Amino acid sequence: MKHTYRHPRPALTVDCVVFGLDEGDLKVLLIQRDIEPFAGKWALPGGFVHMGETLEEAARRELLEETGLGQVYLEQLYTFGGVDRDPRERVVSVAYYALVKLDEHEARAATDARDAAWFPVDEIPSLAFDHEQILAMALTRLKGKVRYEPIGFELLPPKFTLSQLQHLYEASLEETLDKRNFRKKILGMGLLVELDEIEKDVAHRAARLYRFDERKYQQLKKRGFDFWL
Amino acid sequence: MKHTYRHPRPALTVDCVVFGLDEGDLKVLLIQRDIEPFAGKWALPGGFVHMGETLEEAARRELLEETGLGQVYLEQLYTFGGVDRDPRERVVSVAYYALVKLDEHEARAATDARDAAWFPVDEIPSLAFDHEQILAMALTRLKGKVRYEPIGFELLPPKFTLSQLQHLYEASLEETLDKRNFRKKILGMGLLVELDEIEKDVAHRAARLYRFDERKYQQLKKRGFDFWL
DNA sequence: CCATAATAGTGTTATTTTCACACTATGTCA
DNA sequence: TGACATAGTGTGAAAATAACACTATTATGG
Repeated sequence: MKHTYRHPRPALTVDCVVFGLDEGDLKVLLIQRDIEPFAGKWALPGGFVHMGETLEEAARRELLEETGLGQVYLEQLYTFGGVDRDPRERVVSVAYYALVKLDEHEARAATDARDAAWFPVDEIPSLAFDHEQILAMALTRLKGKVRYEPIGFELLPPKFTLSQLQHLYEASLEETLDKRNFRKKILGMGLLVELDEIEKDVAHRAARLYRFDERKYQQLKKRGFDFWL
Repeated sequence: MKHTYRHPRPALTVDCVVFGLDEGDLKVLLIQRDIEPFAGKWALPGGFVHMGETLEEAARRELLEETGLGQVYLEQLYTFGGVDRDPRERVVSVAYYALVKLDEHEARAATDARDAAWFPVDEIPSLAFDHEQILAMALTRLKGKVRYEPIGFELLPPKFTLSQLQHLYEASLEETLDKRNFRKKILGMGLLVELDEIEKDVAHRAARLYRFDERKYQQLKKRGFDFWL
């Protein structure tokens, strides 16, 4: 099937930077390319935008197709329009970043046909296209965003301990936090619900489990609530 | 000239939200469309991305062509990819927002062939396409950004009074600020240089003029300086 | 030339927020 | 039952923020 236009057009793609948390380590999901250009190189999951879908729909579809991930937190990052991003032809790419609960999805990504793997953010291999630049921007954005919006919860399982949450923040922000101050602040915001449940199968005192109160967060947000750290 | 591709492609455009400050009022530059669709309606300046230019280059070119504005602060805002944004065909638009020193440019925009005009942000007419949505997002972004990066100076002339600066912040943030606290804070950051010059032609006590110390800001930014309000 | 109008400029104090800091509690495992 | 691993808990000092009102300077008009 052919499609003809009066003026030349760039191709339009989406790319996704998928963050996951693995035992306190922040990781990124990459895919090994099986075709040229950059065959064999690692790259961000992504692909062409279809005519009938929005950009976000395209990102979700690619994520599902290439990694088996559905139902993730997804947000637009930036649009990369360098003239020579792709050696074949002009390609403009709308980048998204996703936050996923890694433990829920690890199995699926591994069994997919494509070669997908999680890399710690400080051990990223050389990437195809300008994907290193995209990844760098996603990290910067995550670090900035995590401070003033409670998106970090998207990386945790539904029930989590305060230590897990603290480790998540420490990993995202790349700084250590004081345990008592952290707990005071985070509980003081009133967005966590203390559950009648504790950790299991740990070789030490079990920690209390909490969940994020999405409903309360939405209420507070409407009233212009200021979330901070 | 015809251009044929194996798969259909959306058209790619850029749109610009241009902010200017007029006597303490925050205004936006709009263009009256002279062709269908939406002929006669007001719209954001913008147009198609050419093959040899980056997205930012396209935005600057359109800005120059349609409004005579060059040398402006320009930053990517968001990419709008709704399937039915444009009634003719699928068009994806990368939106930018610009900050300009209105007094330096007012004349030029007015003399341009196209019908361009500045509108106060609280008196925006109904706009073409999804431009109202784009404008709303730009305003939100400006409000957020102005708090933690000194971009506001882009809206002022090179020499300005502290009152002008305060009015700018009040207009962007849509809240009033305490004069003494504002001055303390802003001077305490050490990014302003006091000039040996005062206002002229005002019917009251003349205020001292200041300029923004761009060099110092760059230095501080490198060291991870935290600008706030 | 004096009164008025308009905006510039200036410090202190109370309140709130942030930061630094160390010990006890509870469970597992050898 | 002792060692170890992590959970959980409060106080005080320091810094940042917020609230608040008067005097100074210049142009204008009567």
